[in-house]
Amino acid sequence: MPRKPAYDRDALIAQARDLFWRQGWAGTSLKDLENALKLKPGSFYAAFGSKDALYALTLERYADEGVARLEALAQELGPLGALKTQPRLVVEAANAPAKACMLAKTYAELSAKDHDLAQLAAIHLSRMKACFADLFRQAQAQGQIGLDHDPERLATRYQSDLLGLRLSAERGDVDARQIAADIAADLDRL
Amino acid sequence: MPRKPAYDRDALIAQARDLFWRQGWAGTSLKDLENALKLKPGSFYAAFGSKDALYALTLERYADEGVARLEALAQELGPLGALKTQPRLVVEAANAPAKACMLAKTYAELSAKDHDLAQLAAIHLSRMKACFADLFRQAQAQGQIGLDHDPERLATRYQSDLLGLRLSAERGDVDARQIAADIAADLDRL
DNA sequence: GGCTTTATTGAGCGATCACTCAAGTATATA
DNA sequence: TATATACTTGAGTGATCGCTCAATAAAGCC
Repeated sequence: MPRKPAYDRDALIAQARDLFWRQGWAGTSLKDLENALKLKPGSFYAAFGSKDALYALTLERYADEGVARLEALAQELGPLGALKTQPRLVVEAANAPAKACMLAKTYAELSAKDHDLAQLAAIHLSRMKACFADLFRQAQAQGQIGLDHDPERLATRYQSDLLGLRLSAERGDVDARQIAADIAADLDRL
Repeated sequence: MPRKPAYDRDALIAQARDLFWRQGWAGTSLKDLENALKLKPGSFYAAFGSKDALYALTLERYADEGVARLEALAQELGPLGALKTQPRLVVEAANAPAKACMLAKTYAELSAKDHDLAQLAAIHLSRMKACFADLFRQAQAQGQIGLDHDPERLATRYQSDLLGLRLSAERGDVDARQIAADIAADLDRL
């Protein structure tokens, strides 16, 4: 009896993610979303409930894809290889909406007001950090990294470096590829 | 003949900087500013012209004080000592409105829309980077760092590390002091 | 085709945004 | 004390914010 929606929900979430990623939470109005997603207000709210609910979906999508990409990279290059390659890939990603990490941008924008979305971003950041720690642990188990290092600490530092790199990569007067190379080189000295 | 303002302009700029620093540009409304600065709209606009004009003043103030603090630290501890101490000081600053760098937050929030304030923040970030490069050059001249390093590249990486550190320091589940110690330790290996 | 169910539409809601301005008040000079 | 010159006040501006909802259109099942 029912009628199917005319839109591809997954594609809309991806489009919304790109908008939010580039422009931030406050910087993206419903008018922006309606124009980009080609949805009138009524359809928008029927589909997603609210701006914040859609934003949460895009955060989820962003984090999931990030983890999946890193794990695929580790399958191909091994744990240390993935960690060493990731910084360069992030900087060279040409068709990404932005260089900076969407989770970090969200947290930076909204944490001061204790917004729910800031907490959600923090959760996903922790997930990513745990993912890094796993890779460092695997690298240790495979003898690629000395056992005298704490994987959690390495992961914390690595994530911090990556956040700085990705923020720097947004700037025009910074050679982010140099930074990426230096971060990768640091991993060789472990 | 005239009448003196009842407020201390410098103090108001510092208060506004703290608000903007914590809450960001879009996150700080004029009502917020009026409440914090105890100024009615009329007085506010007579004093500062616009929200953006005041924001620009606070960026200037933030950057100037940052440079001054670092140069004072270099006087006391020497160039390399200042660079090694700065990360710890930033993390331990207890009464700062936020850990993250105000320039970086501003740039991240507003660069996607080509806002004038994003460009201004970028200019000040470059000033800071040049300041770091100077200190690395001095450290080289004093023999504290090998001559085989490019001071500009060291400064770029150092600033990136610092931005990542300061962003990470906002999070509850990250031990930023560990990161700060690791960054300082890296400088010893140059 | 008739009926039910859902999607789409877009005018418009109250709230808040940055900001203005005319009226009132206080102060330094004459 | 009188006057000129600011500063202070706060109601109110149009624009935009996220969002609602009644009306209309379209699709699946009988």
